[in-house]
Amino acid sequence: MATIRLYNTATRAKEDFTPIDAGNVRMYVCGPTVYDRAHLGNARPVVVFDVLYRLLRHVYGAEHVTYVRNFTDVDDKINATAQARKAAGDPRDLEALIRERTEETIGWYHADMDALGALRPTIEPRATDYIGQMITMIAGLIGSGHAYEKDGHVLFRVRSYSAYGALSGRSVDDMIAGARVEVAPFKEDPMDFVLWKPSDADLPGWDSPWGRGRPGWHIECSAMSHELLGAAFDIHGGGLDLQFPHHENEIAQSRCAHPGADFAHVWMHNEMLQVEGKKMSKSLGNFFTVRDLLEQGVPGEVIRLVFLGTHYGKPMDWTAEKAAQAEATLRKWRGLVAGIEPAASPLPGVVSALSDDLNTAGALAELHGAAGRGDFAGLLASARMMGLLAEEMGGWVAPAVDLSAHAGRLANLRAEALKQKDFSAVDAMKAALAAAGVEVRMSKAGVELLPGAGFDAAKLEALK
RNA sequence: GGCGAGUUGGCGGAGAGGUUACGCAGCGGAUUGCAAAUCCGUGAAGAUCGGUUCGAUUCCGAUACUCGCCUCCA
Repeated sequence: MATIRLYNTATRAKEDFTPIDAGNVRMYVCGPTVYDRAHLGNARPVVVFDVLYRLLRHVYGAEHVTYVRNFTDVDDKINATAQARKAAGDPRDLEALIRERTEETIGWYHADMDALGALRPTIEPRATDYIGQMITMIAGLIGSGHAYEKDGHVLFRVRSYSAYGALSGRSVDDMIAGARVEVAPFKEDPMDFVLWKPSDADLPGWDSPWGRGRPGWHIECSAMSHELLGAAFDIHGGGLDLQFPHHENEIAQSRCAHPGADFAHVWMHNEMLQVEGKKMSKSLGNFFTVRDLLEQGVPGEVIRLVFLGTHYGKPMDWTAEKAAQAEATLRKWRGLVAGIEPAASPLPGVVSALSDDLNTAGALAELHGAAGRGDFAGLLASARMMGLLAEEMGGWVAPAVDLSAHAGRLANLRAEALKQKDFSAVDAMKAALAAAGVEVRMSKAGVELLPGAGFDAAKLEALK
């Protein structure tokens, strides 16, 4: 069995991975807040942890891995959208409007992430289905002195957990010095964070011992991971921006609520995504969603390959140049494996590269090697392990168009041209085809037309 | 201000204390009416300054620069 090594943020070291129970390897990844379409940055952890999920399934068996990724469906941005729809005259009540918004967003998310070739997690819990568990956990924290109620709020007493800050390498005193924490009259200490907050009539709320209210952001992951994976589990992942405060707060809550267990063993964080060298932001005009890219004709498989080209622990720059290269690579590989049956198992070099802290770039080099030496069955099996070259993802390669009429006409023109030694008509048609995004291949064997990246059927019509 | 990450050939991007990463682009050749595609071959690197070492791009330190988090944004 391959030894998987993973970089653990908590220990700042690459460690051999040893599951608590090899019969049920458990991983929790922080999922999206479902208030709008997922942007490209949201897709990175999805792809990163999808690769890890596939690797774990390969090593421990598909039936022996449990992957939980939540949907955060209680959030002020969701509330704002629902309130806006209500203000616009929608007669339904707020709960129905919120439900509608989260349902449609989850549907989008699934569609977009499916397009990237990401497997669905084993369980995708919604925060609103675990309010009861959150209340239980909060009540327990109050009971043990780690939390307190004030003015309808319940706050976590950060000073009560001495190891607070260990994950992100900062001390509570340093953070106070930064003075970027919210000071509020209901807080004993400015570092304390909200477990429960009151809801007025315009906001969704649930009854609790502290009045009608809603949970703070961090408690949901603690409650759901405990309910679904237990007090201790193997891997907890998410974007690096979640390391602090979200994951720090999760650790504090969970360890204080379940003192006997040590919560997540391995913490993994993917670095952030950039676009053409800059952080993606609406003000820079380089903000876009996965759906935007798909609609522009960038296939999900291409996005995935671009992501896999950079180690997850490094910042990744999304560029049009990379997308073009990835597309060319996939076209080549898909051509090579057409009609080939995948090997029974992926190449050992690919598995060992992935086992080395998800060295996806190294694994891709192995794929290039297999392609170069003609091991197409190995290439296909290995690529599929990485979520590439799947049959259902290949529709983009060859748009469903019949170019045989054009091919025949070009062949005739060419045959005539060879006799007459005048190729002007052939070259003109070739240029027109190229302008329509069709790749022209002529050889002694005949004429072959392949619709390529910028294929445009409308321009082809002009040829007739 | 606090914490952290990074700096590799034209571009992207890995591993390894001493032996070719790999891909794309380039260059040379084969092939082609010309191309494309394909095949063969090939040049090119390790931010700066020190240190450890027989030997460092790879370990240690400093400097410069870039970037991220500290704002319920993955």
